[in-house]
Amino acid sequence: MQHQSDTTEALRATGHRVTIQRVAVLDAIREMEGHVAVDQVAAKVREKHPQMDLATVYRTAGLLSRLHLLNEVSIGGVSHYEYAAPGKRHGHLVCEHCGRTIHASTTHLDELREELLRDTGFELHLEHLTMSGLCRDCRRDEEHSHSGHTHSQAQHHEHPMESGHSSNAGTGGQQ
Amino acid sequence: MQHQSDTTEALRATGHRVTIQRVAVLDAIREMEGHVAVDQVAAKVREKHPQMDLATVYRTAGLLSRLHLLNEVSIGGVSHYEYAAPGKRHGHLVCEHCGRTIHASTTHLDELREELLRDTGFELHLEHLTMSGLCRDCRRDEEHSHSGHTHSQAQHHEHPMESGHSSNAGTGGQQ
DNA sequence: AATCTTTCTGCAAATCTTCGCAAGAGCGAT
DNA sequence: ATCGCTCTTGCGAAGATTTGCAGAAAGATT
Repeated sequence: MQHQSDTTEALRATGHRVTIQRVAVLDAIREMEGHVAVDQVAAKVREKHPQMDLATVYRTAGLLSRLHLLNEVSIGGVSHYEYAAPGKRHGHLVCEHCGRTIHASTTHLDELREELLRDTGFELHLEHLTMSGLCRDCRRDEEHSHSGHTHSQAQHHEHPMESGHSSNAGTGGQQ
Repeated sequence: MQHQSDTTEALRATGHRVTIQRVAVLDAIREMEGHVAVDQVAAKVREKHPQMDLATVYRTAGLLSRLHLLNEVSIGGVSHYEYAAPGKRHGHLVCEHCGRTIHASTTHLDELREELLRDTGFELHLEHLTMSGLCRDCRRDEEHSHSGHTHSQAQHHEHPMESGHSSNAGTGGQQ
């Protein structure tokens, strides 16, 4: 494995310094599967570097994301990161109902990207793209509960968002 | 104008109560142009209802957005809302560089939406879709400045994000 | 109009994320 | 190995947004 050297290289090439924090954050995220929330990353990193500050993890993950070493995914308004395995680009579809995240091949997206570029001059950044909607399962559920009748109550249409296999642990807060 | 009755109706139809706060928030946003940040909405609303709480504006805008009376746009991580004029659907393209927001016709997006639905079962919610990237102007700039190297530091990419005509005022906080 | 039930709002506290600043750490030159 | 110039980090504090709770208000009923 040459991860380390990749990281080092990518940092140097962009004029950034190679620090233990940066290497550690990337390592931690690579070791964890899927999309992980920032505080999970911090916890993991602190196993080896107990004094690492949360703000540093935020800054570092943001930087690594800009360097395309990580992908950023916003799930329910909370930032998550995943290792940006080279050659495995994909868009993220987050279900508003259950919070599960689905990967979309970029085939669809590349097309969109080109159309936008041609028609509006806007260069879409696919790496940061997270789209929300309803996954297949939740769509079915919605249809059922929608079968007629004056909705009695308000907000209710939200299960406590989980069910996924995505990553989320017991951090507690979501909208 | 029948806005009021529309609002009232939409709320009632979904089992929500019609409150001055809700009507006021929608009115305020309709009176302001483009996408406005939550605290701007609050300020506007308070002209007539001084005791209105910021949390209420957040909750209300969120609700109205779920009812499709408003569109939510996240600009630089900060929530903005715009009046969802019926029949004028569009996607949002936010420039990472200058913060300007461009409207994308849904033609491109509808296509994507159908493909995703067909291939993955995921129903994309276009109303909430905000995509980031580089606008035409900033793309040009980037190309120029790329002649050099040694990016100074992490965060502060370049301009402090503004230049738009979008809405942003002097609220003070951006990411 | 008075009453009752349930939803909303205002307030304060909690979360998530960013920012300013002084101390600490890279890395190139000595 | 040391020095110096910047970039980074840690820490505290500020921003942005959400949440829990108790009192206030909406809508149904009488």
